[in-house]
Amino acid sequence: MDAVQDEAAGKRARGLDRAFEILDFLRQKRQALKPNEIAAQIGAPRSSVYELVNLLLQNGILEFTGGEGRVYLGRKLYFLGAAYENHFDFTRECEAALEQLANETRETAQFCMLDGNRYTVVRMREGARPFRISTDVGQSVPIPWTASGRLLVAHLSDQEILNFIPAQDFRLPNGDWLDPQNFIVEVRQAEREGLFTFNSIVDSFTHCFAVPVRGEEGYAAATLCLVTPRDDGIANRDHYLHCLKKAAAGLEHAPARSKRG
Amino acid sequence: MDAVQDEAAGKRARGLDRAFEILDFLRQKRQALKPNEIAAQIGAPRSSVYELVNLLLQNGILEFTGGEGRVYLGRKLYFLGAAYENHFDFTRECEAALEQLANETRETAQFCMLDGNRYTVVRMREGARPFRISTDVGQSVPIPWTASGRLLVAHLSDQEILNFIPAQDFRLPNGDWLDPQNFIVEVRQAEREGLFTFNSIVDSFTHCFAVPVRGEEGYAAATLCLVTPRDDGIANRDHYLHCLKKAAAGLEHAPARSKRG
DNA sequence: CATCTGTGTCCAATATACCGTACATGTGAT
DNA sequence: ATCACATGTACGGTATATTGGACACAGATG
Repeated sequence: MDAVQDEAAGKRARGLDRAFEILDFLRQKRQALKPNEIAAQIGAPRSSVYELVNLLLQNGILEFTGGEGRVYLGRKLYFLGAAYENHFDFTRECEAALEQLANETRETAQFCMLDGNRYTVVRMREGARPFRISTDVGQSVPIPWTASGRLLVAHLSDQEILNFIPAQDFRLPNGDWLDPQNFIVEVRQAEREGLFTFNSIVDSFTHCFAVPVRGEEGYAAATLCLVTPRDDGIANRDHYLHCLKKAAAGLEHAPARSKRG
Repeated sequence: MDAVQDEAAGKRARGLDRAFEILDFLRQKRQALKPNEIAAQIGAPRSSVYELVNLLLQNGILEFTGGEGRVYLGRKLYFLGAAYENHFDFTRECEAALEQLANETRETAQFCMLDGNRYTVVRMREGARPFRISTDVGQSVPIPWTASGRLLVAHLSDQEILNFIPAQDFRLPNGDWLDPQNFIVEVRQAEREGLFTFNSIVDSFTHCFAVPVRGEEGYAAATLCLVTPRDDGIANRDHYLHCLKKAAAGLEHAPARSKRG
């Protein structure tokens, strides 16, 4: 990632990067793990991981939980995250927008952002459908897999996009290869139209709608999305896009704005 | 602060500790600062702070905001905090408990925890009072200043308590000195009775009620509190304590329990 | 003009953080 | 008993992270 600059083999890693690699890994796994397991799965020296884990435990960044010496993200991270959320106070308005979308469309509505060089669902309202069609909140997903991804990188140049997205993220879950040049074309199209919709490429039965929520810098700081069954999505396309744009307009001042002026 | 183990002068600080010192400092300040200012105010070498800030920026732990090169807590921290909150899923039940307390008492209700070796208000419902009597959410406060503090350290031995709480935290905001031995007596009393109430020692017009929320380890993982005008508090003492205990009982299984079992 | 403060960058010295390796333990399989 | 493996601890060598100080610049102040 960011963290993994793996220039070449045989380099010593910086403690700080290793530490956040551990934290990110635990977040991805969403469960407590033993230091040993962490070391094995992220491919880091065991002694280093033990040392870092102990340091992080002392600072409250990690906590023992789940027994057997397993550790998970700690309370301090919750406090820091709450401070961020309080400063860039998008949560309240975001929930309102999702609520509104849910009422108007009865479909699954999501608020999405970049997490480093991947995509993540920050908040979600499940639709009224009897079956559940959605990614989990907080999971990082390759940018090219998502409709929102086309919008979230649109402020970068072609070359920057290719540098930014890890090469292996162009491989789809079914093993197919997505041509990066094709992706770029879609990015530019999404940029021009201010929206992107497609039949999901990670499953075979949903249609996805995404519109940008522009921050103060003028480009997409986040997206609002709908994930719908294919027939419903295509049948209600105009209505859904109208709802999304209206909801996004209501948010357009919120992200990256301080609560206390 | 917590992180500062300052054994003696003249020691090199570990990057990780320094980094989290920076993060904690920004959280306390609740505003974006320039690296230079951070270095000056936490008493760290400028060159170190610049290097660390740049590293943290690259990882998304810090973000530029506020212009002029100022930095504040970053989006990644929000994601990590959200993962913590999702794992130890106390938020929903916590809000319900505060809601209930607010309805029953019309007073300011708080959910509080330890943040390292200090006390912090995690969530709060303002009371119906025309005036506002409360600490800000997310600020760290010396443990001895608060009613909850008596409960949150009760699982420690006398000596552990004295080691745990920074000596200067026994000095009250008005300059008075709180005798640690006296504090210990109150801790043991609170432990026996399963509650603590007093006229606030940080102002002259409120009365505070605190009851423990016990985690799976059996000791106070958090507290529920009411902050009331003195007359009202004393007049409604029994009623308020009853409400608090009921609300705490409703939470007692929640903290430190995994959502996905 | 000179001077001072606030800001950011660059650099070399050395204290030490990272890591490989060995050791100690427990558990389960053969 | 012997092996294999998972887990945690201990320790020394060396690559390097941390740090003080030099440098550059801009704005304010006198």
